[in-house]
Amino acid sequence: MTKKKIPDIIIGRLPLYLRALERMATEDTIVTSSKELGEWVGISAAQIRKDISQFGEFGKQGTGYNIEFLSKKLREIMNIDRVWDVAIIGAGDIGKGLARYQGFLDRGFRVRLAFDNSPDKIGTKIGDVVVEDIANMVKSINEAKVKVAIIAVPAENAQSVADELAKTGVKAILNYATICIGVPEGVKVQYIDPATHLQWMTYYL
Amino acid sequence: MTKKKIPDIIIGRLPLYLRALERMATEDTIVTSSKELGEWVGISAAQIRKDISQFGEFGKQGTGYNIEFLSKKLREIMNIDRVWDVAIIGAGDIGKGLARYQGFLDRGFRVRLAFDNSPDKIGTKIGDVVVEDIANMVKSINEAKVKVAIIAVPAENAQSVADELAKTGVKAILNYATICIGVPEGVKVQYIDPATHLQWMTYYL
DNA sequence: TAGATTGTTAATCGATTAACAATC
DNA sequence: TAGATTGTTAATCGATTAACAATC
Repeated sequence: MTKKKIPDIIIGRLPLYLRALERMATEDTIVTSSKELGEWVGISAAQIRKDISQFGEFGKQGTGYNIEFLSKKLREIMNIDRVWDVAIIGAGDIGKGLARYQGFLDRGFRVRLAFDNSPDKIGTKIGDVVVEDIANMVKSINEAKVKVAIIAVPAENAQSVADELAKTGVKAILNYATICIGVPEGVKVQYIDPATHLQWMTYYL
Repeated sequence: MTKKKIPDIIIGRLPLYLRALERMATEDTIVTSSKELGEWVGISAAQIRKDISQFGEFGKQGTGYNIEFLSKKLREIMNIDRVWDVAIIGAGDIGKGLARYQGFLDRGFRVRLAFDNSPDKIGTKIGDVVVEDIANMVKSINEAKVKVAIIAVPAENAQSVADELAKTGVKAILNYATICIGVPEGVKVQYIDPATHLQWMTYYL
């Protein structure tokens, strides 16, 4: 009864499919095909069919995929048919920007907690949350049962924050610090670093 | 005399290697090995040696890699042994945050231009630049010979901004809009979307 | 029915790993 | 010299593509 292990690389493409489908839905389109979806996300039709078919038979021969139905299925698969509370660690420019970011709400995430170590910031309000002392982080995160965290502290402090997070129920970390962090088995980490992304492209200039 | 075609996936790892090396350098380390570097970035030693050897023989058997020397070579390979001017399109929360971001300066990038279509924002100063009317974008970018742009406008407007950028010398675009954009052959695009990154992980929760 | 498009298989392609001679 | 680590080759592994029967 164990779920077949799906490659990470496929999981990583599902959010792109969903994002495109949600956009299609705003344009009064009812069905789409692997070909059309492929053009939207820049991936071959064959690969899209193969990816989707890992999880079930969600299409109809001759017709394609019902956008509403496939979106629903993808949300279920990705566990975003609910809202996840998020904790943001670090209330500098990046942390503040994320706390106010409007793009989370309708994509399954809500910023619930924010922490910083600076007395200047503790107690201030950013977005809908009040910045707490980072000394309370483990306690607050555990109480709120938060499972998703965003690290937005300087690189020097990222590993120690990650170590603290390991004492909580956080199992998914989005890391904006420009350093690779070590986490316990079973905790997922994703990295965002604009300078790294830019450097990836300057090679071709 | 044509440069051997290096796979994209290898190019994408070079910035990570450089980032780790720069951090090692701050710790008074002189040399490192593929094994140690691999532990820093979470990649196997064999792969690191293979990646680096695509570009030359930068290590010494029995000793490893000189950190200063390898960093210099990587910067040359990635074309960041100089500073690239960057234009930011969209001066909302994300654009503003990026314009003020301190992490670009010492990694090869400087924000030189910013644009928005809102009269409220045009003329205001963010970071070191004054926000210009987006109507002047093509002209200003061409005059400043900027080759790198960051799109930070709503998804609805991202494609039209990309189309305008196609009329300039911009060849590298970092896209924060939550939509896949079409660009002419020869233009590179990278995507950053925090919600997509988070969704990638909730599958495993 | 005729046309279209899925789900799936087999073939291809590319990336990673393991192993080791070369050599510092 | 003995120990260590590179650069590289061959073997393995995994991902993508092409093709097509099934079927709406």
